[in-house]
Amino acid sequence: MNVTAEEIAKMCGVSRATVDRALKNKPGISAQTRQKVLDVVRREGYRTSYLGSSLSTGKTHAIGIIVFDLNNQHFTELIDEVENYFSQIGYLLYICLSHKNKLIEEKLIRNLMERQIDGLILTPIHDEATFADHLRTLRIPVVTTDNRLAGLPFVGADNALATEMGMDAFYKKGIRTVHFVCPPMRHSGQENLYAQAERARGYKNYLEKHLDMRGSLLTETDYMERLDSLLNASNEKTGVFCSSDVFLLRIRRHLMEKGRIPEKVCSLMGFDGIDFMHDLPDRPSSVIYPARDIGRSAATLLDALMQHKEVPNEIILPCSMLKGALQE
Amino acid sequence: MNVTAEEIAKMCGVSRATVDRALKNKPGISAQTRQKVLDVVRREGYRTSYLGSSLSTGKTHAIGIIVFDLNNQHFTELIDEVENYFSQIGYLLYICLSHKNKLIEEKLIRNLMERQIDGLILTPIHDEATFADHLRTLRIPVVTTDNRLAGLPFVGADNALATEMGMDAFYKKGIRTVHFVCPPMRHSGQENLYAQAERARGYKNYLEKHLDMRGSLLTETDYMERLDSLLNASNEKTGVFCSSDVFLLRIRRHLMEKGRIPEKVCSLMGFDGIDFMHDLPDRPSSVIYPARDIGRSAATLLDALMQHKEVPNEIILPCSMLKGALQE
DNA sequence: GTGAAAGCGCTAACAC
DNA sequence: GTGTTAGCGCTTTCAC
Repeated sequence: MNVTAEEIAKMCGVSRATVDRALKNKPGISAQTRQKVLDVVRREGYRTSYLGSSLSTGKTHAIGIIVFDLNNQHFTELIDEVENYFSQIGYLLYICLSHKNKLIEEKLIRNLMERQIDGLILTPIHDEATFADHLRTLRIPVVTTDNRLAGLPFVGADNALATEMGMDAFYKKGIRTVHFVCPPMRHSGQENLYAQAERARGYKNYLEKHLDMRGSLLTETDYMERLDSLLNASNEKTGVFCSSDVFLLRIRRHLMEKGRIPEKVCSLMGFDGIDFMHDLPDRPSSVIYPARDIGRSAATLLDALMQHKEVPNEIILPCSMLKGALQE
Repeated sequence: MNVTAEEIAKMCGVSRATVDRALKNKPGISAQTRQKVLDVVRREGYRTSYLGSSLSTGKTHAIGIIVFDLNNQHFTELIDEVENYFSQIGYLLYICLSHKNKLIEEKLIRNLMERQIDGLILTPIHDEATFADHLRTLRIPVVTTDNRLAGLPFVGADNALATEMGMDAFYKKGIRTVHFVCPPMRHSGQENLYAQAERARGYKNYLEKHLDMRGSLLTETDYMERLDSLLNASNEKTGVFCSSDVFLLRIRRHLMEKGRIPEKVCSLMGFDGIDFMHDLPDRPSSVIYPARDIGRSAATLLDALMQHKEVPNEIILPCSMLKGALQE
């Protein structure tokens, strides 16, 4: 920056400590001296440097947040809320993207720690217990979002329940065949798929509870081909439930070309709640994933942890529904 | 963090400086000592702290980026590219949102400067020359994007030309009435509207060059009512060109309810290039604003400036077209 | 009321 | 080859 507190002291003919008393409104200084110091501070445009104070106090008033990327509305809304919360209390955010790469995730955490961040919000891609242990050794609070990690503070949504809720909408409409498209599941064992796995679990749960329901869980990369053959093999009205609106849009494009909506596929449902769905003439439904609520809760939780408050270790938020043609 | 270089030195029975030589691969140290130090460094999990080194060198390897918000795909793509560029060279980003508020913009800049960032990328909302002067006094490179600010390094798109290109698409289709919807222009004089103003200028230019073309520039908040009355007053096929895809979607919803597409309004065009335009049956066209190119160029330019390289002060990038039904 | 001094973890110049 | 030292700008303790 520009001028230092040392220089201000010289200009005022007082000591460094006195300048500090004036700046921090500390006792032990006469009203007159304080005024003089503050005048010079204003005139010189002095601003206290974080580097010095951080080095001295160990606090940086900066927090880190690591998400997969920014191509997903989920993460931008989450970040938006976190930014909003922390900017109010003078914190700045280091926003980092792991691109679902474990090595990058590790590197970013190291880099953030070198900068002495006060807290970390993380959507983990690692899922090993050793990684959770590693995070615990960091000596700063870490809040995980979306993907749970063994025992760490966590904020997420009730994905399984939400999926059952979605399935119920198909059921109520009399649809008895629903396929669930969840390509990320193919990375099972390689990365943290907690949220996705919960969705798949909700789907299976529902099928188990409703024996007159059937369908397949599609986890392959070429889910489109698989879906095609499933649709060709039957003449029943079929629902397609997607673990993300992204897949929904892709599938919809593909099926539209073949004229299969609404002919055979009677309804599509996504998972995210992109409101643009309602601009489409067939108005697909979508589970609304509460990204903003998660962001706000994660920020609040992290803040509480940084203040060593006693707080719940996990917050599970409900999903809602963007109701489409299916629900009418 | 944990262990300091001082402690490593003690453990190895060498001096602080020797540890430094080992860590930085500097000459003046025997291979043996280096190895011993590095072993201890690894064993203790030592990591150099940025606070100390930043305080000493004045460099933080952190850059700031201030945009309006994250609700706009334009900004998330821009940030994505900047993040990608800087993370490769070990820099971290402070990402800040001004919410189009001049006071917040000022506050964020102050906060960032207190943290000694090495450079700043800014989509300014201020437009006063005094503000530009202020930025120049910061002693770190500042690159502005989208909205130009008197003489500062700038990366943006050729909005005027792109608008003329869009108008041309209507013209070629034989449409002679095109309204341009640009509500942000109502804030003229209060905030930096460079990009929007350029679009409006392109529109007016086109009308001046093509005397058989006509239409109105809609800048009011209640542009919907105004548009309604314009459409009601004529029976001509009319085009509606929107300065953002957001307005396009709103207008489209409104007109759909009245059954006016494609009856009277024969074509809508937006400005952003949100790719799900093509999921809509009427496939609106959209000017593609090159957010990623802008981000990449801004990062490159800032990096060059931080290295005191000689570089062009302004980079103007071309827009392209998401071609819709209009162009067929 | 005010000032002096040590320390936070690092870099860089210089001495041995 | 290796060690010493003086900062960087701040906070905090203690003495006057």
